[in-house]
Amino acid sequence: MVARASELFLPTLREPPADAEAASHKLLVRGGFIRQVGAGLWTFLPLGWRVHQKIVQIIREEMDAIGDQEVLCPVLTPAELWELSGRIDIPEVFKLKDRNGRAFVLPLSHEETMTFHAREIQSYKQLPQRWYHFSTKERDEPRPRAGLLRVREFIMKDAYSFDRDAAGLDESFQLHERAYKAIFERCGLEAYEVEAESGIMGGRESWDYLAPAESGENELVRCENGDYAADIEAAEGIPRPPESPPVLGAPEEVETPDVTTIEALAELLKIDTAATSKAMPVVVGERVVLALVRGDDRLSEEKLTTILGSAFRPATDGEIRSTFAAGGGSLGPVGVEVDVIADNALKDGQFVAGANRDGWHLRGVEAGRDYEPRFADIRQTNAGDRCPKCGGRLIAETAIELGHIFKLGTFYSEPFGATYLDEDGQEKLLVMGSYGIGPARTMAAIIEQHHDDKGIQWPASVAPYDVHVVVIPGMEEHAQSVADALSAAGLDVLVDDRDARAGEKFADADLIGCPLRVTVGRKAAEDGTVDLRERAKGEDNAVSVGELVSRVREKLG
RNA sequence: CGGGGCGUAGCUCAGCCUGGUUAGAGUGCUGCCUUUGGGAGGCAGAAGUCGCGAGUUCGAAUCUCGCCGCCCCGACCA
Repeated sequence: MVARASELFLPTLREPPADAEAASHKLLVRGGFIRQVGAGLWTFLPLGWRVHQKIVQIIREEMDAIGDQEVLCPVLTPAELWELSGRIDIPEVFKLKDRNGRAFVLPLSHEETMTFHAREIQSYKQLPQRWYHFSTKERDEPRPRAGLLRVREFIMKDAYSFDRDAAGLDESFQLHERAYKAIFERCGLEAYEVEAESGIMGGRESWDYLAPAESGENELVRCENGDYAADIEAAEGIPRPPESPPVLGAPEEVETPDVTTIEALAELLKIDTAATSKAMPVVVGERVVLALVRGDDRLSEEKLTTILGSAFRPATDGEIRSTFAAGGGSLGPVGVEVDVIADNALKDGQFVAGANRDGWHLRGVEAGRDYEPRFADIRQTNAGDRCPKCGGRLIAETAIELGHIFKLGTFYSEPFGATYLDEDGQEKLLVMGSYGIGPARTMAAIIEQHHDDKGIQWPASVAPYDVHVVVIPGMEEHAQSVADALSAAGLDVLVDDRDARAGEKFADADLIGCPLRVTVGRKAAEDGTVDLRERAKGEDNAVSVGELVSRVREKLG
């Protein structure tokens, strides 16, 4: 088909909106793809919706390819369903009432509704079932931000699997992993499957799909050799060995006046920060626990929460004084009454630790000899760490969460009574999984990974049009026949037939970012050639009009 | 929810501190002329309840109070 720029609603802007920071946010607005309606609320304009639909179609094809069945659930959902699952209490859930006072929920995903329908499954002979839909989700986000990256209303593809048992779930899970890999590859995205943080919920297995991007909200850690990737909260890097001072037979007190930071301590004693330890007193319920990590490490709150099995908070100054008889900068594990959880990095060797006496530290503190901790991985991985698989260098980069897949088990089927009759005549609970992808976030991530200072560089698979034809004034008829020829070959063509100067059209073409640009200028009349340019490469090549279609086909691959 | 910032023309902003004619610029938009391969130039023009509401004042975009909206950092993110 051929779209005419002169007729399209394609409001491009010379300048980005003042409040935009992320590249995808700026370029989507400048390029006339989207417009903001309110915080976290966006309208997709014609071009933006075309891209969104292309991504949706890719997802649909890959879901269909693994045998998932497309359905559509309503957005407005009776609150009773959410009372059954208990999710009604999640603060981000939008709630409303109808004129008769009946309570409804605007869902942030559709586990309840899908499980409601799964109650119609009666026999193992009907299993497995895997259903998906594209539907609008609502989330009362505390802070929407960065264009399409974090919004309050968005379309999500969410799929749900229903199996007889854990083995069946594993199979469904693997199918979706395969589909997700194919989806992101077709979208031209570099994305990594990583084990998601389990945090306070624990137990249930879940995986995130992270795309490295400048404006992400997650932090991805991956090995330079490509054999390891994880969310920084879950990553298990190997810390560098410390430069240890001489070993001592017993801890030795050393006066450290006014030293309350690791940097100051290392400076004063002329030692490596990695040869020190850092004590963080936290409170779990009523109990004070001392978390101990190496001086150059950061405590991972996620990991500590998992180890403790419940949420914690930092101890107050008062609690620290009454428990340790010293201030926060002078704490250590030796001689304390409370439980000590030490990071694995402190297992071997000797470290300088606080003496629990203001202005004093202890040299040569050794775990096992001088204190008895519980060891665990509670440090946050650093960019300088080594890969746990191959010892390679770890890279840390911000990333966008594109998708999330969960092994739900019977979390929903149990309260909903979603059961089936097995071969042995036993009534059993359906074992569920859920699998989400946000097409709009995917769209933003594609831009984050494919742009330059002039604009977007869409991969051909998701570009709003295959070819952008720039009409040099006076060449309208030549351009029309070029566009018709491309269209007849099944390509989607955007013709810039506006009454505007060439430079302006070029600038807009770069901004909008279709993969190929054809400039129809004077040469079309003189020697029958037009200029073909790949957006990502940026150089013109003269092509005869007769060869154009085949050359374009070739370039689009 | 805590901290910070912003709200004046479609967009980007100045003016506000120190109140005083018809509220400005750039860009965009409309018309005409010139120009026409990387956002060219000229002339003429349209366009703003100065976020909303109260108050102070002879007089408020400007000062005070309240509210609303938006952005950023943090908290939060089954």
